[in-house]
Amino acid sequence: MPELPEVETIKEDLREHVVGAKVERAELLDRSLVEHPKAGEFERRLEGVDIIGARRRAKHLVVELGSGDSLVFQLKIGGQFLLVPPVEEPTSSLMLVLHLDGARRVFLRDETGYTRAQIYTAEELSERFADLGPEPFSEGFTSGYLKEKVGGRRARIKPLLLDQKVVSGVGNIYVDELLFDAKVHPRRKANSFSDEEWEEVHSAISGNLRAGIEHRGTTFSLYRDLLGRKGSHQNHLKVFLREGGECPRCGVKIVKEKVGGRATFLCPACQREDGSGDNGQLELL
DNA sequence: CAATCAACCTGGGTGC
DNA sequence: TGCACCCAGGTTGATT
Repeated sequence: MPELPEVETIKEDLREHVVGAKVERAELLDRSLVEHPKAGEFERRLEGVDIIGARRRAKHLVVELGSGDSLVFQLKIGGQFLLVPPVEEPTSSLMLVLHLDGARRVFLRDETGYTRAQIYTAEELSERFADLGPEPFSEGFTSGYLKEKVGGRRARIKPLLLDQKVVSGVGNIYVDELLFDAKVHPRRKANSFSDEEWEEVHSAISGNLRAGIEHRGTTFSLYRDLLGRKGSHQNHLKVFLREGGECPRCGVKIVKEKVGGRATFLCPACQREDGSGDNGQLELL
């Protein structure tokens, strides 16, 4: 579930509510959370340390510790990070509880059990993130970068944009939305794009991610922010999960297909597989 | 390099 | 109600 906007929202919530607290005790309830477990080490490295910062890299949530370590979470599909009053304490699917000073607790729960966490030293962390592509809001992420990076490849655009080595933070919801905005079919080959189309794709990436952040994320079922609230971006989606609904641009029915093994929603009239249309190649020939 | 598939786990939704 | 089956916002690694 959590793509860039969702993780960004949780990170901001952590900054507001949790950064500055001390971890008194860590309770690891599901050992499968930790990627490379050594008996007791995970809990030990969290005990008594201050939480001095929170940040996001791609879809990773990074909790910075006073010890110099970083606690990194990959929430994957179903991970929830919850700071809630005791009365609303979640009881199922719990993987980790951080007992903070002031009797507060942060719960990590995940119905799917896919969430993974790991503690890294500064050096290990930069190694871990070494292969990630640029952040969509960084200076280096431009339409020129996209063209340079994948413009020569024969692969389809959707799987390329989901590849975290190309650009980090885009997931299955936002990629469908941004390709709709750019009027690009998800199956188009990257080497068929014009400069204008790279610009359209580039600006649609930032536009859609920004809107997602603005609306505090997309909640279909599992996603919650730190205080357990739903996001509202699901109310602004144009194609995702709207199979059979009308295209907001032209009124044609939205269809669902599989592209790169992933459920994919698109407008078959606005997003032509042959690339014809507003941004297409054919009219240039 | 490109495409497909299975795996990781669990719960929810659907259809019979 | 019960049950079998399919699906899931992510990522990785094997295979062809």
